[in-house]
Amino acid sequence: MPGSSFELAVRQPFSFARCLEYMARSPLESLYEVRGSSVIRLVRAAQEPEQGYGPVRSYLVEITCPDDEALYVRFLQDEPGSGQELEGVKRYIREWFDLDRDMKHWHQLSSGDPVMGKLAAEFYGLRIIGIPDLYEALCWAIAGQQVNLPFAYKLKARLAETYGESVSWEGCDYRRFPDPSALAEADIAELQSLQFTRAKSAAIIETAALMTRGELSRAGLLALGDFAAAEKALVGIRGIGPWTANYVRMRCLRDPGAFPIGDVGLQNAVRAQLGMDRKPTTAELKDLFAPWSGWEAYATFYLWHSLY
DNA sequence: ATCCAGGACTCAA
DNA sequence: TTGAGTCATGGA
Repeated sequence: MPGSSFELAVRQPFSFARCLEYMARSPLESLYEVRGSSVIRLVRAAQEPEQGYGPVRSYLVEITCPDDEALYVRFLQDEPGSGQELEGVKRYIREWFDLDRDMKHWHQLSSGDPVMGKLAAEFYGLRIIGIPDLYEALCWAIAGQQVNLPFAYKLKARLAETYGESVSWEGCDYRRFPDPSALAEADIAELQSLQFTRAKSAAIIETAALMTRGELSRAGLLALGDFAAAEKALVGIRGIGPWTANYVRMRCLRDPGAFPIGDVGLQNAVRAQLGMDRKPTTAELKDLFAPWSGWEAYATFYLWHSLY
């Protein structure tokens, strides 16, 4: 029965408009659709399918937030048949928008800062838009290694179209990123034909196999105790380097101190913000970020957003 | 053709 | 641990 809905309270400050502004940055996004002041997405009713609780359904939801006080979530087609599934959807959306983050310290740090103050004010209420699904986060990061963003979006869309489930609603298709089980036994040539390099293809298949075997999971990484340990585990996988690992820490594991320092987008944003005639060096980035210790991920995200 | 893009790997010091 | 050189691919 479509039309059922629920609300999710948000911590202040929160700006849904700022979040949508970030999410709408590319017309090539394939996993959700921003329509004016709402977003529509096919959401899996549980994380970690590799943990072995059988097939889990997905539900098409529309999210609005008229007053920035709470997210208003409506099921557009089916609705969850159990409280457990409903909780899965809720958990996903809380992670997606980082709803449980206490932003107080960030705003204390950034408000009077010579570099970040301006961005923090301009993007007031923007949260790091997360990628709650570990496999999606890994594949998105791997796809984005050393290629321009539009091409990365195309690669992701090809994975979703080729291997992911989809539903149709009001003439539009909505896709969900494939589960690792869909790619665990794929052939490298198969992905190369989608224009992934050999190395990226191998990494995507290898991580899928690890996850399908239960040897890699979001819960497992978080259970390692600290994010450095999670990063070490990720970097141990061929094709995953420090940038990808920190990207996943930032957008999937929800570590506010993650710092993808080698990121060229970050470097270009810093260059523009500081009016430099070249990209900053690693040492310069470390110095610049020193005042934002513990919130490097948020500083990075706000700098990314400044590029658009 | 040449350079850039939200890097990773290898190998040397 | 850090730095240069190499690889890889599409787009401008």
